Amino acid sequence: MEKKAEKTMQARSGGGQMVLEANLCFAIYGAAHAFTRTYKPLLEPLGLTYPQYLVMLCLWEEDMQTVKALGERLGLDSGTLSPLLKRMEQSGYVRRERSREDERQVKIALTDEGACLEARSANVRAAIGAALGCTMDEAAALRDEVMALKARLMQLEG
Amino acid sequence: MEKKAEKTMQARSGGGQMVLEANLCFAIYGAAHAFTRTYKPLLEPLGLTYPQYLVMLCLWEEDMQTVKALGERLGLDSGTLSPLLKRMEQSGYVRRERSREDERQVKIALTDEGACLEARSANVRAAIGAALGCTMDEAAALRDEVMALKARLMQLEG
DNA sequence: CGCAATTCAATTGCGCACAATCTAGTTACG
DNA sequence: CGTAACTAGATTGTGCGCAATTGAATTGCG
Repeated sequence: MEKKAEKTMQARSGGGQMVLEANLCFAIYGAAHAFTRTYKPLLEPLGLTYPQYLVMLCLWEEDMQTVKALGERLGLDSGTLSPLLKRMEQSGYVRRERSREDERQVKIALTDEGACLEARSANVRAAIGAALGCTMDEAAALRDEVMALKARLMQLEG
Repeated sequence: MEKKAEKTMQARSGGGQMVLEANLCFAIYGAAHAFTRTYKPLLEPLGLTYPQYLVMLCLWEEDMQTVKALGERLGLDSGTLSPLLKRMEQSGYVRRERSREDERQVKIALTDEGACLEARSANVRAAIGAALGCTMDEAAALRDEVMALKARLMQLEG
């Protein structure tokens, strides 16, 4: 039952635990949470959560998208988006209207208030840029590496 | 009302949308989800979710840790860990026993079944290693970059 | 045309993640 | 000693994230 005396010593050599921190996944998992914690106080005055802000970025870029289009862009399914969009409708930032050509799809449209929010969100991008603590080129390089990793992971799913 | 004709064209130049994909945060957010989706089918036969697997990694490295110690290591608070550990107790992988020296703390201990799981999880690490699609050195380098980014983000929180 | 297969969105159920609050136990200070 | 400050963990409430199911609309095929 004294199975871990030497194992723990080895694991801790170098000033910290190894097993967990050795994992790239744990690093990304932690960085993702750190990002949302950084965004939270910036988005709170706008009445948005981070996933809701992602939806707004999509809509500011191109208004009137279907739920499916948003889901494909963001990597989210209707189980996530339906209630999220309903909350955004409650907040008054989007409208949800069933498409005339195809009654199955629901188009998400910005309200005037939602469109105005784009200007008010300028400081968010600035603050995040500053929080990154690196140049835009460095951030872009890291982003490309992470995106390539994600592509490799998704390649062997469905 | 035709406010986005040229904007959309510009945004799409280069073969894809820009606003969203330009963000490092969105890349990490997506990669984190891709990781958990990769882990899911590997951990399902073991009866673990990814956060539960992280707890097991902690405990395999050092048994009998307090909830607080696990939380600091994993970056999770008691609001997340309490119900998670209760589910792991239901699964039969850990026991929760109040400390004798300090009745406030609860020590989490592996059951025999939980300890045995370590051997059965060998294929998980192998499969993830293969799914990464890069060498261990490359993965370690990316991990260090992501950890450094996380450290910079956390630096200007509390 | 008529029925099966497909597609889109919504719903249900479960498991994180976290803020806020609560309880119990411990420590510190007068 | 006794009370105030602090700490550990649990609980409550909100919001994702996703699998599975449902229901309505559309498409495709005989």
